[in-house]
Amino acid sequence: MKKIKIAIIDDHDLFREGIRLVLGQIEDFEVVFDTSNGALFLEFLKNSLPDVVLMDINMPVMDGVEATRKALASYPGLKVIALTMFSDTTHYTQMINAGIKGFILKKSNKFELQQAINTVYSGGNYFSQEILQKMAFRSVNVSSGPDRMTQRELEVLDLVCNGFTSQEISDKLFISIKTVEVHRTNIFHKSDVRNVGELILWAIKNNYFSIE
Amino acid sequence: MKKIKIAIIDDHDLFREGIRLVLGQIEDFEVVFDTSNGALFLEFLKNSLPDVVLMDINMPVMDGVEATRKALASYPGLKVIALTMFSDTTHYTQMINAGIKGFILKKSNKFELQQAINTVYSGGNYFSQEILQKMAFRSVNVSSGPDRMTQRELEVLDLVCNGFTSQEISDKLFISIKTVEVHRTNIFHKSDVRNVGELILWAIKNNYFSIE
DNA sequence: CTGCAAATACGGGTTTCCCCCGGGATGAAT
DNA sequence: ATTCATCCCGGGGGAAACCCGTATTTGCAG
Repeated sequence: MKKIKIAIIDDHDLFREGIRLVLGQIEDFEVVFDTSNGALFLEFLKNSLPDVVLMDINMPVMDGVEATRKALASYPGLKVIALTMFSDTTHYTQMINAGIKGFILKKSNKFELQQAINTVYSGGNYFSQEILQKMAFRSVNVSSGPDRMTQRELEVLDLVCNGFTSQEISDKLFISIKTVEVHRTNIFHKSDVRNVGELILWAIKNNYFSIE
Repeated sequence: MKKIKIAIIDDHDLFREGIRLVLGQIEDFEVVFDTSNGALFLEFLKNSLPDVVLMDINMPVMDGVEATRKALASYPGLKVIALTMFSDTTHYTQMINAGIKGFILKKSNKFELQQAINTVYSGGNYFSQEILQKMAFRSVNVSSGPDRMTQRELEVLDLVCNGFTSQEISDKLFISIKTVEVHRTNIFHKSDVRNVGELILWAIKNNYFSIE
């Protein structure tokens, strides 16, 4: 019987190694390679083509969504499962558009992981219950799709999340403080929060921002 | 040769299982049990006594520091290594007082983990380089020890981190908004930050607060 | 070309934050 | 009994945040 070839992309060494061993325990699975970021992943693909890829979304150098998009451009048959810390409710359309076939949380257990891999390998989609609920709740609550952040807004969002004031941001970006405030306001409306505290929580949960 | 008996306490199933397998690979190590929170850990101790405990600090039900304190009260020979996501610079005195012998980050690799376990098992202490640097930097920078948060301040801190305004906090705690502002100011001074954004980052990095 | 989205900028207004100052009440410790 | 920490409450003020507009430039897609 042919084993399912799996690749793991995650920047946490211990976690990656752990997952590798967890999957190695399972008969039908074989981890062909693992690496710590999206750019290295694309290099590995040239030599070895896995059936299923477990992809962390939030990573340095190149994030999971971009890596998935680029990988699928060259290897359309690749099946990618996002493996994240939080249930990201705003990026899921981007992810699905990028070609992600499954989405599970890091706090799930190995049985769910196993099921996700098998399902996706067989041509299906797998989304964990918690994420499905949030997606459903979202589509009921918000009739329109999630507002996409502008490039500039993403810059400002990152600086706000890092604790910079509007004045400091205006100095860094060489724009008027008024402009910064406009971006702030737009960001707040798009993310449906009221203050910086809620914004940071939202940004972390939705992979717009991460500590360190 | 007698193996080193290890216990793993962490609320993330996949990570815990991964670590278990990583350690299982190493000849001298034997994982005797793993569990998802401090309270269950104390129950397990009654039946099986490990040599070294890998303890996540931030956990539901009972956090790692409290679990360590209680465990050492009954079993003074126990050696506990803290295994956290961030390099917590404010709790390290508490941790050392609680009896923690080592402190490493989740993003470290298995070799460092192995070394930490061996060192601590042999009666030594192990602190990862990154944490040592922060501790040194801190002791140079701040002559006085880290200011301890009051119980009330911890409550306010949690609410601030959850994105509540001072008015909302005053409503929740049935105190004047002026009192809330006093607490805020004291919290800001104790944590040496300037605004809510920096405060949340600080709180997360120092395990005063965590998402979800 | 034209329409639209994005980025830039400004003004004026309200609210919240953040800091300074002060005082009073409690309870524990010495 | 005095000291100390903690919690509570208040005034006042400046800075920043936040909300409401309008308006110009740029660039891209239809």
